[in-house]
Amino acid sequence: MNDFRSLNGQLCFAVYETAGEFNKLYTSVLQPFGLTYPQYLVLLALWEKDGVTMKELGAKLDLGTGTLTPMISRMQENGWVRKERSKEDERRVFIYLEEKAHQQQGAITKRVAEEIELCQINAEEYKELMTRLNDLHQKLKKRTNSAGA
Amino acid sequence: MNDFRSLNGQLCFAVYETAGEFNKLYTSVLQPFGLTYPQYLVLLALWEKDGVTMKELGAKLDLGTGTLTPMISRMQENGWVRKERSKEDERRVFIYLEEKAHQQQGAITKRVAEEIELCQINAEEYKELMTRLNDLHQKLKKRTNSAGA
DNA sequence: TACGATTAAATCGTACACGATTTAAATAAA
DNA sequence: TTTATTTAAATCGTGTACGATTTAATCGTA
Repeated sequence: MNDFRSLNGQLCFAVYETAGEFNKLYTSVLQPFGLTYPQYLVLLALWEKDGVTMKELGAKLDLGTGTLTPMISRMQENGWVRKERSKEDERRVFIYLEEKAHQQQGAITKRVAEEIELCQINAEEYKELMTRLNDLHQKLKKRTNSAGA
Repeated sequence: MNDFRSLNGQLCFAVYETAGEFNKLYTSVLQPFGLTYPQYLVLLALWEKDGVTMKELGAKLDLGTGTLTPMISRMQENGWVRKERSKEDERRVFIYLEEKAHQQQGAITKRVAEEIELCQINAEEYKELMTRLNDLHQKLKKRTNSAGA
């Protein structure tokens, strides 16, 4: 029991620190492109599916408008994306990638991959960790949702 | 190779999201105590070893003074900790737990444990995930350090 | 048609988080 | 001893992140 409580502290700390470490690593790689880590995650999402609403994007990244709205505005100012209010439903705003985002996709992806490869994580390790992370993520999310109801 | 790059995106995303999920879960539990998640991590560190300098605390939590100074100030205002400038070396500031932090340790720890137990994570899963997270954390950190030199 | 409820974004206030700079104290060197 | 260097915190500017509120548009129903 006490053992279990001690583990709690260690796990939340491990996740917290690893997230911070990822943040620093990606920040150093992305800085030359004039991108932050969360902004890069937005690009990842849009490269996969372009032209989505704020709501969809927020759902994908698990971010509210309080975070997303100012972030997308900055990305628009920097020429990465474009906002377009829907004609059919003027409440909705679609986000589209700008040319710059398409042109630099290769270079950005390449630099990130190079940097990650320096860490010498093999694919097996990768997949195993991700499976367990997603598993934990699901359990945490399920609890959060049912508690909020 | 492309497989590998795709994994990169997925892993950094999984870590990002899991950290966010932890944040939300802990926030909901800690709110009634008037604590934030990072503030709780500070208490965890101080419950383990009280009376440390800002520098030591920053090293333990991997946080700079730009984050720590205002955070500790808030915790002082809320009666969790006390700052004391060292007599021997006036550059250093020691942080001590206040009575409130000692008194509420049990209640806080109990509530957190209760909430985590709802997630139904067994001890094996826990340890396995943590081992892998720490492993990744080390690799990321090593790279960051050597690159910074 | 009108009007209350719902929905999508934007806005606001608070709290991290980081790198860069500044301030002040201690230490080392000249 | 005076000065240069180093060190510990604090401060500053920018950018997330979140919950709560606000604004504006759409929808449902009488």
